Amino acid sequence: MTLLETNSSTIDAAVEDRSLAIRESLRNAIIDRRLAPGTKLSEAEVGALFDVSRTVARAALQMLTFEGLVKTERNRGAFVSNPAPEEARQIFASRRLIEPGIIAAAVDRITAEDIARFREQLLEEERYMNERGPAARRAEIKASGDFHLMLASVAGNAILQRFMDELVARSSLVIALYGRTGVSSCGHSEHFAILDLIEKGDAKRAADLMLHHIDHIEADLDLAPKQGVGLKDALAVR
Amino acid sequence: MTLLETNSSTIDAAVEDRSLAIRESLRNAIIDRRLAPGTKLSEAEVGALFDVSRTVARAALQMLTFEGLVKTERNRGAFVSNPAPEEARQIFASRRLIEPGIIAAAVDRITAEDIARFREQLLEEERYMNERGPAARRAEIKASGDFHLMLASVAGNAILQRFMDELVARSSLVIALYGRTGVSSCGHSEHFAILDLIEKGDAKRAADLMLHHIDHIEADLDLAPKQGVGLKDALAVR
DNA sequence: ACTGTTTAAATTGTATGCAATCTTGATGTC
DNA sequence: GACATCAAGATTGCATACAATTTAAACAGT
Repeated sequence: MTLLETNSSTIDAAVEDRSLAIRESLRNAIIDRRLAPGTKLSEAEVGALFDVSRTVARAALQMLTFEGLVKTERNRGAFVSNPAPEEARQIFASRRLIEPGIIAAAVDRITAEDIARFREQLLEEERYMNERGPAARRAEIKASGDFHLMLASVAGNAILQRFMDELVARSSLVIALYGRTGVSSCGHSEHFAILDLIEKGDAKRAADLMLHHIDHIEADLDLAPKQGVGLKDALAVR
Repeated sequence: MTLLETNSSTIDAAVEDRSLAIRESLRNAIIDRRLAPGTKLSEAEVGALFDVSRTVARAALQMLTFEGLVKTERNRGAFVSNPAPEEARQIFASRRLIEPGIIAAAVDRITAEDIARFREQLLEEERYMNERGPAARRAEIKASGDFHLMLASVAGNAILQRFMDELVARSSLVIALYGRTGVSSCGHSEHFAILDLIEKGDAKRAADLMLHHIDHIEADLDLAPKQGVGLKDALAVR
C-alpha cells in the first residue's frame, strides 16, 4: 500500500471532488497491478494515504465497488477484486457485444485529427512493447486498453463509453491475473489494422477484426477450470 | 415527495444494507414517475423519509447517480434525471447492441420452468394493458421492462445483467417522459413472439425481432429536436 | 499440544457537528 | 421600476465521535 503515487496530474479534478481523484488513483494502481487482487483497502488506510477523512475514502471505495474493481463485504471491508475465470469470460462476452457497435459508430464519426491521435497512441504502445521489465509490461497493458477507450470516446455514446471504461479496467485486471504471454504482440498489430479499416470506412471488416482481436486477447488467458471450488476459495488470499 | 411507500417487501435487504433498500425504493419511485424528473432529492429530506441519517441517504443517492437515474451537481444537490432526447437515443442504441446478445445466450440456457415464468409475467403485463388509469400505465411500463430484465437474468452474464438493469430503468424514465401513446400494444405481442422464437431455439430470428422491438419502442417516442437549447434549458423545471 | 471460550483491539456502519457554498430575499442605489 | 449588493437561511462537503461487528489473541480446560 505504500507504492501509490499521489497522482496530481490534474489538480482541477482533485479540487473539484477529492473522492473522484482517489478513485482514479486507486483505479490506476489496481489495473497496473501495483495493488494485488485480494489486497485489503481499509477506509482508514486509504484516508491516511490521501490525507482525507474516512468519509471521502469510503465514497471512493463505493465507486470502485460499483465498477467491479473492488469487492466489499459488509462489516468486513473492501478488497481488490480477484475475478474468477467465469467472471473473466463474462467480461469478454460483454465486450464482444459492445465493441463491434462502437466500431460502427466510430466509423461514422471519426475525423482526421482523431486518426492522427490514434496513430500517436499506437506508437506509444509500440514503444512500451519493445521495452522490457514489469513497469513497461504494465504500461503496455494500460496503453492497449486506452486504444479501446479512445474508440469508445470517438463513438460518441456516453453510456457505452462508461460501460467500456468498466470493461477495459476489469479486462486489464484479468489479463494481469491470467495472462499467459503478456499482451500478445499480435494484439498491437491488430490495433493498427483495425484503425486502417476504420479510416477506409470499412465498418464491417473493422468490426469483424475487432471480434477476432477480442478472441485473441481471451485466448491468451489461462482460464483453466479450477480445482474444487470450495477448496480454491478457502486457499484464496483474502 | 410524500408518496413513497416504505416498500418493506424484502426486509432482509433492508436489514442488511439500508442504503440499498433506499436506493431500491427511490429507483422504483423514479421509474414509476411518482418522482418527476427534475425533482430535488435533498439528503436531509430523503434521510427523514426513511428515518436514517444523511450519511446513509447520501450513499443511496450516490448509487443512483452512478446508474444515471439521478444527476448531482456539486454543492447543489441531487435531482431526478431529466434525460435529453440525445441521451434517450444513446440508451436505445446501447440496448440494440446488448439485447440481441442476451437473446443468443438466453436461447442456450433457458429452461422449461423459465419459459413458464415468462408466460406468467406476460399475462400480468396483459392484465395491466387492459386496465385504464395512470397507475395501470405505470405498472405496464414496469412489467414491460421486467420482461427484458428476466431475459438478462436467464442469459447468465452478471455484468450484462447489471448493464440492462441500468438501461431498462433509464428507458422507463425516458418512456414516461417522451412516450407518445404509452406502451404500444404491439410491444406486448412482440414480447410473446420473442418468447416463442426463443422456445423454438431460433436465436437468429428472436434477435432480429428484438431489434425491431427496440426500434418500435424508440419510434413511439417524441424525440423532436427541441427549440433553442439555451431557452429550453432555462425553461426546464429544476 | 489442541480446542473452545472469553476478552480486547481493530474496523466498519451510522449519526452528528462544523465549515464552505449556494440560494433567497431584503435593502439600497440609480 | 430595474438592477446590483449584501445578509440570512438552507444545503452540501467533510471530519469526527460513537455504536455495532468482526478479528485476534490470550487463556483455560481437556
